[in-house]
Amino acid sequence: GLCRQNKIAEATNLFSEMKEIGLFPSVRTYSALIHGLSLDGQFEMATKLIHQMCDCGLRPNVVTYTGIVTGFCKVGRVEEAKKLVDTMKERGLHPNEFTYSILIDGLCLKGRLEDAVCVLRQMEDEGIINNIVAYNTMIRGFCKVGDMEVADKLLKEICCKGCMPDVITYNILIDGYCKVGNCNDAKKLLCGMEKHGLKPNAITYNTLMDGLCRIGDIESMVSLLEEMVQRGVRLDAFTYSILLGGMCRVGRLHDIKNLIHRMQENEIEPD
RNA sequence: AAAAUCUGGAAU
Repeated sequence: GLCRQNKIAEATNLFSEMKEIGLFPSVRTYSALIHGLSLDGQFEMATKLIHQMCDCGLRPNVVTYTGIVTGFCKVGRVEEAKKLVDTMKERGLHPNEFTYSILIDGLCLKGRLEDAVCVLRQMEDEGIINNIVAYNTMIRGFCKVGDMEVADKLLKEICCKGCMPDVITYNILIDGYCKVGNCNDAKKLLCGMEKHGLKPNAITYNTLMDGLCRIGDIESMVSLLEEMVQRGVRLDAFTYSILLGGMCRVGRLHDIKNLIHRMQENEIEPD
C-alpha cells in the first residue's frame, strides 16, 4: 500500500520495525517491498532483499523476481530485465503471464517491436495463450508507431485463437486509428466492440472525442458527447480537458465557460 | 491477489 503511494521510505521503515518486534516478513511482504523499491529505481536494495530472503530460508518466487523485472522495464533497462528472467529460469522458476507482458511492454517502449513479437511467440510456445494483457501490450506497441495494419492483424489473430479482446484492446486500437487521423475506422471499432457485447467506457469516448477534435470534426465530437451522456457514462477530468481543447481550437469561448461551470456542478475538479 | 496493458492538457 505504501509503495503504491510512492512512500517507499515509510514502507522500508515499517518493514524494519516489523523485524525488530520479532515478526517474520512473508514472501509476499518481501515481494511487495521489492516491487516498490524496483519501481523507485532502487535495484541494489531490491537485490539485497532477495539475498536476505534466502538467508531467512525464504524462497523468492516468480512474483518476487517479476517485481524487479517491472522496474527494469519501466526505466528502459530491458537487457537487464531479460537477464534476470534468464536467471529465474536457471533457478527453476518459469516466467508467467505477468512476466511476459511486462517484458513485451519493456521491449515495445524501446521500439524493439520485432523482439517483442518473439517474446510473445515464446510465451505462446510455453502454452500461455490466453494472456489478453500481453496481446494488448503488443497491439499498443504497433499502434504507437502508427502501424495499424499489423495492429489489426493481431486483433484478428487473437480472435481466431479464442482469446477474447476486451475494452482495453478496443480502446488501444481506437486511439491508434485516431492518432493517424483515421477516425472513421476508429468509429467502426466502437460499433464493433458493442457488437461483441463490450461496453465502451469513459476512456473509449475520451479517446475518440480527442481524435475527432484533432481533425476538426467538432460536430461529431459533440454528438459523441451526447451519446456518452445518454448512456450514463460519467465524464471525468480527461473528458473536460479534451472538450475544452476542442472548443478553444474553434474559439467557442462561451461554450468553454459553460463547460467549466458544468464540470463543477458535477463535482469534477479542474486539474 | 505481493506483480502486468488503454485516453487529454500542463510541466519537464
